[in-house]
Amino acid sequence: MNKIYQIYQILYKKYGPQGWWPFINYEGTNENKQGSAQGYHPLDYSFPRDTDEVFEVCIGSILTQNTSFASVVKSLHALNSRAALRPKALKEMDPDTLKLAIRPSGYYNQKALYIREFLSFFEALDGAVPSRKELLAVRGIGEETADSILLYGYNQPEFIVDAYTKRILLELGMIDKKARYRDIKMFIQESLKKNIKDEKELLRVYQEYHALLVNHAKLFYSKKPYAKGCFLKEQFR
DNA sequence: AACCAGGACGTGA
DNA sequence: TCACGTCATGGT
Repeated sequence: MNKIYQIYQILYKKYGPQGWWPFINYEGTNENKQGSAQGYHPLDYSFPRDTDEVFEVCIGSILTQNTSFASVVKSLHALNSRAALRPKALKEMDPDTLKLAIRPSGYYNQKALYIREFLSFFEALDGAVPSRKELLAVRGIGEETADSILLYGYNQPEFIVDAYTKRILLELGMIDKKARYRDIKMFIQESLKKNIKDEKELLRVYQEYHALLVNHAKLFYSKKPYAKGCFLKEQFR
């Protein structure tokens, strides 16, 4: 068993199933979940349950760029209260109203543009699963956002590498500080593939692992100096 | 009152 | 490719 998989086991045992992605209209979703051991919809992998929920993951993924998810939830509720958390309705919303609704998430001018660009792309898909390459061609969708959409919106086995992931692995001495997104992603994916042969299981691990890393990072890697009290670091260095 | 948050993009070396 | 500035609100 390699280190990457060991860390997963430890985090899962510690925090339990996280049940990402959070959906604002799902009763089990705890919006105030913050570094807790409580998941959003733990062990329920039936998500997203319809096209609107796929869309919600996409919009949420764009809005959460360099922004806390608590702020994103406000924006999603603002859209939802206007019945605009659906492609058709959102497309009919005028730009200024959209900006106002997503204002809590910051960068509202950019993100409003990104969302409008994504809308056209999403409608053209007509229910099909987008390729990673296609997603990356959409303005405002970079590697992390693309992987977020694919992993949680379309149940595709694409591991998400975010700032927390880099920070934790760097602190544990497992990656170089100059490591690129691709490098880290492949390192993690290849490590997990060596231990997990079942594709369905691999997908769930990708989904849970990223959620676990975020949860863990919120507890030990938010404020500098990082890793104070981190039990992973005590065990792996 | 700085500092950070579940990044992406444009620009000039 | 790479380093850096810009985008912005809200919580601690």
